[in-house]
Amino acid sequence: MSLENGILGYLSIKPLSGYDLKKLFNMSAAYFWPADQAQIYRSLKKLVADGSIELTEYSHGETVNKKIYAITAKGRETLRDWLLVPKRSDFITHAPYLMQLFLSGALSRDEQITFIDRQLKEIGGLIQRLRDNYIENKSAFAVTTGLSKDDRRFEAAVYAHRWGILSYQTYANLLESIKADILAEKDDQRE
Amino acid sequence: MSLENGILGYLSIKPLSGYDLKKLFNMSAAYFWPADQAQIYRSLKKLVADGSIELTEYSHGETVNKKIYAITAKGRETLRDWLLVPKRSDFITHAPYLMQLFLSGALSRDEQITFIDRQLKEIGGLIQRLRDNYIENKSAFAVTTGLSKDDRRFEAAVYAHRWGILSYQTYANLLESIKADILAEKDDQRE
DNA sequence: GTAAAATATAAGACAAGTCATATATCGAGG
DNA sequence: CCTCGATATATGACTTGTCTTATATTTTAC
Repeated sequence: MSLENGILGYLSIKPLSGYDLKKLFNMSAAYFWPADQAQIYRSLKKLVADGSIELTEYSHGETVNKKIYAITAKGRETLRDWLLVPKRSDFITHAPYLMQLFLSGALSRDEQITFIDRQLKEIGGLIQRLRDNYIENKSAFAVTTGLSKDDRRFEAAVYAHRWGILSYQTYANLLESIKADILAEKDDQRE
Repeated sequence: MSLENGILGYLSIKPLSGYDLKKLFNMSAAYFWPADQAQIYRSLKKLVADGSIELTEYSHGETVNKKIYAITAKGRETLRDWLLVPKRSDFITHAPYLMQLFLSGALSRDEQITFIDRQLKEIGGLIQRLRDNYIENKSAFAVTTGLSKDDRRFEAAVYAHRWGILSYQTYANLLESIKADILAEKDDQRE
């Protein structure tokens, strides 16, 4: 359901091809919504079928067929409804890393510390990645979408990016405090 | 893949039935891993097939068949590997609420404020729920699992719960600051 | 000039998760 | 006594998402 809504969102900026959409998802939404290429094309098909988008076919130099899709009035309506009617399920995600934290007590104390260190390392890499891409992706995003930096649609994208860094950072801090707790307990037992 | 790992995690505490597992998921993991009843039973079947768990069938009063499953050595190994070898994909979740924030710039300024207020309201409800269940679920969890409060497995469950409240709270704070930004911009334009 | 990388779309097979429905027992309340 | 809610398991149909492979062109680098 939601990949389709995401596609409608991008197409509300300007008409795009499946390939363009894949690039945009990768550069701006990959950390909270990985988009599979095969599914993008299948979603486009479905959206055309229900009248939310329509095709404007370009035959680029008579050989490469690049299919550009544009959002319809109906599609805009669907998108608007999705944005303005939040559902509880929109906030409940499948988070393996949390299930792992939840179950980490099944490990020995030392292994649990190893587990936390490994999660911290992984998160560090993710934060670094988001930071590195901060400037770079933003301009690529601006170029591909044609949005100016002070466009509210651009700013909204920046907010989401900011949350990515903040939430990973906050989680890393929590892990550090849990680690300290566990180490403190260990010391207690030794005394 | 991950529901199976979650099931292995619960079964590493003690042998349980599909019904028990459903209750445990609901009371302790629902906000980060909603478990569908049908899928629990299908996962159990699969786990038995690959030798990660085994059945100990009880015929309660000759009529109600309650199937209790226990984790095997192989299952414990699988669980341990999953916990100790974190993958990048474990940290990348499908988050509709973030996609919505990302795309919210497509709305008019007033509608975007409405959108933020509605997300805030929804999150307020979720935080309240987590807080309410804090004591209540913990004891239900302790009773069902038979874990004592100072068991590390119990403590790990509490950490995950704590993160739920903290992350929702942090996100709500971010939304408030975004809202303030948007309102400030609006004022700028009026001057 | 040619090999590799990027552009561009698509189908097949499968895994994972959701929703609805079916079945059957048991205990509690009216 | 009988309905309702809880206990308990299971199947079917479906949606969503992933992974692999195929095809064909164009641009870039050596």
